[in-house]
Amino acid sequence: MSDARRRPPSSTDVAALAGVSQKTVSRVLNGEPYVTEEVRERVLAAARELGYRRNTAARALHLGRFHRIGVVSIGSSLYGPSSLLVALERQARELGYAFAVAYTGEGAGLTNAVESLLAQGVDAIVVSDPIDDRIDDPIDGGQDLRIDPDVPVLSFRPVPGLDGPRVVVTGASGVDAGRQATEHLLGLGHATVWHVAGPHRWWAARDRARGWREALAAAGAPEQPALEGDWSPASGYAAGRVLAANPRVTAVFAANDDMAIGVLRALAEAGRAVPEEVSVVGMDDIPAAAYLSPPLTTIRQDFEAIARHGLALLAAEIERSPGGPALGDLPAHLVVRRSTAPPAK
Amino acid sequence: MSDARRRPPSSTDVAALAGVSQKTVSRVLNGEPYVTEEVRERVLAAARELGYRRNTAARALHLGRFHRIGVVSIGSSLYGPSSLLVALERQARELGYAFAVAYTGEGAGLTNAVESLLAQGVDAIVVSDPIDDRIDDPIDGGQDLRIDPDVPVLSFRPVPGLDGPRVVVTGASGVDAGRQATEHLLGLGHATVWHVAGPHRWWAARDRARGWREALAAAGAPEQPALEGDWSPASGYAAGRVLAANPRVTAVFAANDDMAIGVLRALAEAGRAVPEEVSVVGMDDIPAAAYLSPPLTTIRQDFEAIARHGLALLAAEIERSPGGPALGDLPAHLVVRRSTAPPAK
DNA sequence: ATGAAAGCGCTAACAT
DNA sequence: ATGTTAGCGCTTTCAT
Repeated sequence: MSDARRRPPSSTDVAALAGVSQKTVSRVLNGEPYVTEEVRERVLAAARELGYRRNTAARALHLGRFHRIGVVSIGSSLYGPSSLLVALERQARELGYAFAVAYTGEGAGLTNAVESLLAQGVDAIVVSDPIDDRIDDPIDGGQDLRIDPDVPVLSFRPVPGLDGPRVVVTGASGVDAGRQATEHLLGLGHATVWHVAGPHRWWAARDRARGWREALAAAGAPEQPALEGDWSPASGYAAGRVLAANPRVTAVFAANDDMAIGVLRALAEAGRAVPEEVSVVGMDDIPAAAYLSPPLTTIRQDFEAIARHGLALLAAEIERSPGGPALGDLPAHLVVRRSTAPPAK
Repeated sequence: MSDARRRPPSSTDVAALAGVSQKTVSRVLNGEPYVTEEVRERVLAAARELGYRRNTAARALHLGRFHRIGVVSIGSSLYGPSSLLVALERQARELGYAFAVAYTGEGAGLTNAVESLLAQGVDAIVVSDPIDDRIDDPIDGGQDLRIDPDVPVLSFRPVPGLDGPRVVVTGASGVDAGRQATEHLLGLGHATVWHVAGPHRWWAARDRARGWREALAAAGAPEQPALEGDWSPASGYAAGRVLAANPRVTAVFAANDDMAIGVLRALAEAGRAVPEEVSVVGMDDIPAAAYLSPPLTTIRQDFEAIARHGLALLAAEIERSPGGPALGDLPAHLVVRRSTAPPAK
């Protein structure tokens, strides 16, 4: 009976079935005025019967807008980036935007990811966890990120090399987080705080380290060279072994929880009790943080708020409407658990 | 000087600048034959000069294809789903497809996510971590998932209620993983194995539990009722307290590493040594697994292989080309660490 | 309150 | 080897 139709139904098909003009169908679908209630019903019924779905390609072609936001994220399952991605998607959908993702990593750099987003058509781009691409190229120090200046871009901290009239910056850089973690440890009475940093290429890692450094300076505490990890527990473990071997180390701030886990393990193996001998603070508040041995004191960010705030500004920029001022950093929250305590007397 | 052009350059603009017809531009851009090398150069130069980018909306409108794959994923930063997502994106890009994501969760069910994908225009849909929507609705037991039968759908295990001529199923259900974990413990000499399952609504959780049950049955080991968690360390901890209180428990298989972390903690608090008194196996091999106390024996899946295999089949279905047969489950791999040992004599 | 016609940027037939 | 024409499905003037 029913032959497999090759082409999905168009608004013309709906119009024919409803016995009206194609334009009237368009009116109904877009909720424009000047349509009789009776006609509107008839059109909607026809659309439902045919399983009609608006062709976004045609719509986008005409409007020159895609109603899609593209996100460049880091190709990994790290807790922070993943959580932010989820929050961004929810927010985008809420604002009526479709959501496209391009990951970086494994040779596919930022420029590549942006290019693939632009190629598919997006109204704006979010750069989620920028790394410093410019130190990639040993020859000329790499090159700046070139994004079509006509496409609005959102990032959560200023990205050197990423510039333009339609670049909007807001959110949570991590400086505040680094500062809070360090102040917490200093406040407990530790003479200074050691830092296991994220990879230097990540701006987020630099920000957290900067917060740490600023807090030390403000308190007049001696600054130690940071140990650099790669966000992984393995790298935290390596750093932890170094720290465990140094009897003067009593307080450590790891730039994420995963590395903190590695530090905890190294400390345990070296027989250095946490928090009795050494205090440890992580960052992210991964679900497992509360169930480690000991439960980890850490810093938590409100990704929902960050996404909401950022996309609201981005949407305003897309519409070229005023759009409130970009707030500075959204605050991070310290979650105190059992891995921190005053230093042994 | 340069006035802000509102409309991005079209192939007509390129043609004008290069002094050729618009069709010739199209030819060059699509690598079609019958273009002089000299003309080709001229066109490419013009395109570069104008910063021309092909308008995908127009292209999609004409072709009736979007060259985009949509993925429905679970709105969380759980390690498994996140890793699969990353792998799927890489694969999709490799195959020349743009990548759209819609998350489920928080009221936005599977149907909703699929709808939003279809609305934006995708050539196919991947259902990444399906849950049983049908028990959502207490009235009529929920309803089947309705997906336009003309859009190919890929899932990694059969999804009841999701049916149609263009549904392709392949990958790794988790049955094999559950079986391997259980056999490992049984092989060490444990009389039986307890199970901390994922939420029953997740098909993945049911599969892992089934593998566990099958392995027990095959070995003639007594089956215990599974304790159900929600993938979180907190839920694993709750289950772990129950298990720790039962002196007959000597071997536990947790359906993911996060829950295993909770179990480990509960055991530690109860003074039950791992692995001397109780062995624990997790699943996922999260990066932290090797750095827990003790390092966790777990099951690892090859998400890259799963994504590659699945998307290859999906691409074939999109092109309506034969496309090899759907293989069964891809094998999971046991990673033995220190959380498992033979039972105490 | 409704319809007709034009055009968005592209690709596919069909010339030349 | 290159150009002309038509048309994808939609929205937007402009008529009626």
